[in-house]
Amino acid sequence: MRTPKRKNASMRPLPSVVRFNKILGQVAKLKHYSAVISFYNQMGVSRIGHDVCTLTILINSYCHLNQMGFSLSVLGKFFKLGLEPMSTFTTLINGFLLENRVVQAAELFNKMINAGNCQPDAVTYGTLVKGFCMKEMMSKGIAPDVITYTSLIHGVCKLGEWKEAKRFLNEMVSKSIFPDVRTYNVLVDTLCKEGMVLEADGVVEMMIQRGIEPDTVTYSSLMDGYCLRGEMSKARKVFKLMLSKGSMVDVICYSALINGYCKHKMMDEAMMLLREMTCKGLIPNIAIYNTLVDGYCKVGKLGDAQQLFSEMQACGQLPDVQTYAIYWMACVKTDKFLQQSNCLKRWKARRWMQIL
DNA sequence: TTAGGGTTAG
Repeated sequence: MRTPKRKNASMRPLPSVVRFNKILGQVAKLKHYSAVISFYNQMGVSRIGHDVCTLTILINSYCHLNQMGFSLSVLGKFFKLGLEPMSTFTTLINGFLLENRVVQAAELFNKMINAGNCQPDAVTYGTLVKGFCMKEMMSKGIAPDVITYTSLIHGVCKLGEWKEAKRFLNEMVSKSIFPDVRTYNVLVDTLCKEGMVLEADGVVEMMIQRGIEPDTVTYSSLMDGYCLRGEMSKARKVFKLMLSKGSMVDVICYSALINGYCKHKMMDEAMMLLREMTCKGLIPNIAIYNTLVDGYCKVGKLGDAQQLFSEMQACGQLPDVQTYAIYWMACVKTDKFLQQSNCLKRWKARRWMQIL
């Protein structure tokens, strides 16, 4: 008797474009933009087909990778296929703004208005709200939402206009637009950077009372705030709290703590955290290594700095200009300068060999 | 019934 053949993956029914877009959209939301592009290329457009959504997700991914050239070439496909770009213009405006190309963003915005068939909406204005004002948006009868207000609050906080931030906060609530965790994160982070960690803690409590759970960003900002004041035990307490709440821990969380310990010359604790994050599968970046090398140099432990220097290379993390600068400065400050400079030359030579 | 805008380090 013949056994029924198993269907080959290529013979199975292909997903619909909508289903494919949903998957692609989720990958983009996780900020895996390169994966979106390779996924798109691999799936073979001719087999599934693509629509306005697919191409917009693709353009958005190129925008976030600072590859506006590719974004614009995908836009060409719209015209070739006779598709209406619609919201895609907003994506492109955002792409230009991400590259600080404000003139091109404004030009595209004007083209959008003149084109007639793709008028700007709340998302377009939300994208431009950092550079422009809400006045025009209101005059056109387009209501701002929580994202628009969060952008505005972030903008005024950066300018140190605390009163203005409060005014926007009250204004949004009066319009029944309620702040969410990201809005509060802007406030928490600003307070922490201003050294007002207790006030930031108060905002977190108020968050919690209103049924909003703090997230990784909230805890990272708080930890950074305590680290800045040298209150490492409190920073550590926040870290324990976020772990107990099951909040996702990322490279930035560890970076905040490691930075804190290094700045306060607690190198053993900093190194333990480096080991811990590696065990969790989090890959320390060059900035974390530089912080640690700097920490060791500042406490005069050049040998440990040297060891870390080798270790980072063994892990595939190549030292950058800053790493060399940190080590160089430390060598200059010690009487071991001449002896160490030979080592430095050797490292530099090896680095060039790796590049070449 | 799928796409575009807001927050954290160095």
